[in-house]
Amino acid sequence: MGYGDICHTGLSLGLSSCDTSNQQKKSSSKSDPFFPCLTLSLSPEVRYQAAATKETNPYQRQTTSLTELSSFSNSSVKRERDASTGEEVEDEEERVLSKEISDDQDEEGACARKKLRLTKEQSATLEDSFKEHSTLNPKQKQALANRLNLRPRQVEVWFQNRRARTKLKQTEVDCELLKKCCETLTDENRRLQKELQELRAIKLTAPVYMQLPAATLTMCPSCERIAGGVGDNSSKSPFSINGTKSHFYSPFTHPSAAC
DNA sequence: AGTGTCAAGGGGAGGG
DNA sequence: CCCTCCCCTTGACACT
Repeated sequence: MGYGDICHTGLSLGLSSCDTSNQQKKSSSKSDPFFPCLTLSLSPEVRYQAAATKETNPYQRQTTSLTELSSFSNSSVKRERDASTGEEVEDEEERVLSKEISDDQDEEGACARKKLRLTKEQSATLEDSFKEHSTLNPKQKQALANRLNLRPRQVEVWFQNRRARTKLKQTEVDCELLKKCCETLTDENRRLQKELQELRAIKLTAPVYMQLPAATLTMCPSCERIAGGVGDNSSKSPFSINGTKSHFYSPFTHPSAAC
């Protein structure tokens, strides 16, 4: 695998002035709005590919079965209660009850905020729906809410949170790719530094070559693009080191070390 | 007690 | 102006 293969991840890394609306509104007390910040994102085509190849997406792997699904959203609740009682039906009823209590409180404007846990079936249905489309139009939302005995607002919130989780996962994946790319570049840099040292050593131990005109140093044996002064045959180059690919050429005519 | 997860609150941005 | 989205945050709960 070549350097280009590893590093062609489609990631784009850039500087911005943190002028996005949300960053500005929320971070005004935390950071200077003019302070530059790094933005990390996939290029559009890579995002499309990621969407098209769902098997490679950690989120999608997470949602390939009901079992995995439950572990995604409310497995901890189920695990605990299954272990203690083994009564899943009771568990479901209890959770539905808690939902209804929550609904009642909402309607009455009660201030106590009870934790609502969606049932396994509700989560599964929502996940299925999310797989089909990550956003809902009002009709779909209402239908889903009716089907799951939830309020449309709850369905909406679930989708919002779900999108946020997906985005977080994607960011983690992007981060890993960037780390790998960075490691590759570091290795490449190390290799080139080593090669440079070797060439400098050769230069010192073979002073006769230093007498050659500078033009003789502009040939790149690996790509054989250019020949100057002495000859075009790279195999005869005095700078070839045991057949290794040396890039002994002017950086001004060949700025890229990888040719 | 500390931590992670998740439903929900709140507020700004943008589109119709 | 309303609706929806995104982002950040909060609070409840489960787990270690």
